[in-house]
Amino acid sequence: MALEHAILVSLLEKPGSGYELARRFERSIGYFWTATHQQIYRVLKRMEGDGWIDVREVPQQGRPDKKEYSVAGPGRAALSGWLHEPIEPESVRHDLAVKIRGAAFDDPAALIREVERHHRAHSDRLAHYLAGELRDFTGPEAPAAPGDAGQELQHVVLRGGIAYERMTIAWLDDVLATLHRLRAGH
Amino acid sequence: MALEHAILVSLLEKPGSGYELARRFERSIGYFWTATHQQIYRVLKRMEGDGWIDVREVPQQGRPDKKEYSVAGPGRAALSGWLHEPIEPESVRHDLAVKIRGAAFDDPAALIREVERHHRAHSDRLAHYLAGELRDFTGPEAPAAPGDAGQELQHVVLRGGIAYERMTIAWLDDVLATLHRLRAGH
DNA sequence: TCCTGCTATGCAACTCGTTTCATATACAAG
DNA sequence: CTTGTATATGAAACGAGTTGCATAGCAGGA
Repeated sequence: MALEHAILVSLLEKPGSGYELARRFERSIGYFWTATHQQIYRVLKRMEGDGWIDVREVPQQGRPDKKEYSVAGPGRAALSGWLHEPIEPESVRHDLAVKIRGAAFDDPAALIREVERHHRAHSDRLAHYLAGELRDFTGPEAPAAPGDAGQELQHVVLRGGIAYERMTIAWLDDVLATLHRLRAGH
Repeated sequence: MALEHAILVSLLEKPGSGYELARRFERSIGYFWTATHQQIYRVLKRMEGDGWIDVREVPQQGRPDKKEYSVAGPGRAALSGWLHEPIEPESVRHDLAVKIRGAAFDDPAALIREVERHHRAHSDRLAHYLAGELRDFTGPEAPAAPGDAGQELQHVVLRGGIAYERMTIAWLDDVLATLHRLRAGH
């Protein structure tokens, strides 16, 4: 399980409540690791029980109070331990690839709309990444200190996301061309 | 759940036993959808109970007998139904990306070996894909009929795998350069 | 003969993750 | 003053996936 580690990283970058973490997992970190608020609250409970994180009740005005979590010593140690362990290169799950191979036994042309939908979704995500890169790293407002390890590492992860989306979009173009070719040659 | 659909596709491409499916999920299909033999046997049982697939006891010599499964009418209909349903663009889980961001709170240089390991794994997989492409699609032994939808679709999925590995390798080069730069600038 | 290894199938227990439902505060729009 | 939306937390049930264990046929080698 790496959700706890993803949460530790996020809390180290900035302490926050379960709710705030859930929002971060919809953006930023969430592009590389997904989680629902349910999972997050449950894991936060466990980590608190294990002494990995500290809680602080924060009264708020204009909205319900929250519990702000921050990483404690044992949590930092656990993260460090995990960082030094080797992990297996990820096992992928591409529904769409299964669908494409399955289309050989159905109507390939029926997939065109679906593939176009994915194409749009990935284009949107790419645009979102590029906007974030301009805002946080390469734009005029970006911090001018290039020596900050955290900045550099967040940027290289973001560049990975950008490369992934570009590759995927190019591949979906290839898929669409193939589907159209199959339809033309029926 | 798409495991049942991945199994249906694989059985349509070629009927086989649970054991054979498990092996296919270590190669071929497995590059786009992973599954252990446990899961496969369990799902096969359920699908058989639901009448999606037929079983045939196949006596073998020199090895234990096996049960060969093939897709039945209802299974084909279920697959077709799934193919026409829209699916959400996949949610990714990149342990390595989490590790890289986490390295900001530890020693970034300690990640170099890990990243190099992943680099090798992806290079191996790329070489494997390219060999498969040469064997099955672009080599002199490849079937000369380019009109076969199944062939075309398997090839475009494989091209996706190749593009993914190339992109990942290039990104890991970027990551390594970044880690070395951070170490140099201590 | 025993041990190793590959083929072949499966149960049981557990962990991880999703879905559904429930609760409460607060502000804004109608 | 009701409805909708955003913040904030959580229980309970279910489904998906992993890990460990068990069994058994058959082959080849020490």
